[in-house]
Amino acid sequence: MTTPEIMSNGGKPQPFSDQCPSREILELIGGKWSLLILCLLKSGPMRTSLILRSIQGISQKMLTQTLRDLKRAGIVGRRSYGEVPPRVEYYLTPLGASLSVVALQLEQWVVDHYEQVVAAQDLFDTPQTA
Amino acid sequence: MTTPEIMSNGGKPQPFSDQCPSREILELIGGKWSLLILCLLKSGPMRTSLILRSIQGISQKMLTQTLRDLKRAGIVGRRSYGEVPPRVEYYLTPLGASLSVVALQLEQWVVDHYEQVVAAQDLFDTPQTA
DNA sequence: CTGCATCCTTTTCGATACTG
DNA sequence: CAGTATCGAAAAGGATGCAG
Repeated sequence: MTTPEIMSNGGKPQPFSDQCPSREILELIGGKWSLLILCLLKSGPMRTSLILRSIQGISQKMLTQTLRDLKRAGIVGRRSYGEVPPRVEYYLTPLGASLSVVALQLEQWVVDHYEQVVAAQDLFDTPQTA
Repeated sequence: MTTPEIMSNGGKPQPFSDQCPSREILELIGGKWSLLILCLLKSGPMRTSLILRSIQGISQKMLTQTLRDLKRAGIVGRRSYGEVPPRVEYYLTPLGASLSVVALQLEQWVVDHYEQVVAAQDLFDTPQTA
């Protein structure tokens, strides 16, 4: 079985295996929308339509798809009231809540350093005549 | 200017702006290979060819491209010895080092929880006859 | 409202060949 | 060895229409 080899390089880096499940999970989390949704749900359960309106630029297809993947991974839960019109809420599972803590740290890093990053990018893009 | 709105939702979630630079940075970091590279470089500077061999499944194109983006963002640095054949090393900048701390936490989460995630996925995929 | 299926466009990525 | 450019395959993503 493939244990997460991500951590196991102490100077002599073993190759990061291709079929390592960590990679897959990392991609799910690192996906374009996952972190954003996680952050939204941190405040509590939310209806689909509200999430859709809260994340500018996401399409319904991507939202449904991402939510489905997150649900499959046990990170979010889905509650459907048997109403008409339908009413569905998504919420963080305990597992998702533990992840959201880490996600928050990553986002905090971005908040703390994005000016520095943007500055670096601008400098990089400058065709320094000197 | 667009401040990182990622954090600024206290119950009443403002829409996550589309042009928010945080989003772009998050995507860079969340990219398929960035975290892996970051983790590799945590142990010290490394030559291009070694990185290439250490990350199974990455192509030279993607490696070059990712390294370029990371360098542009000021996260990694590049040192070129003026030798023939060429010899280039990449390393974490102080900015990159600070990020790698957070990245490590994310990876630690995956290591700690991936069994749980995989179990959830398996359960989800099971066409539960009951 | 929520979610799925279809079509079609855009983007991503790998393979290859080539320069310094 | 390190990096670039090009091309074609593959995947991602948006728009739309439809069902529950």
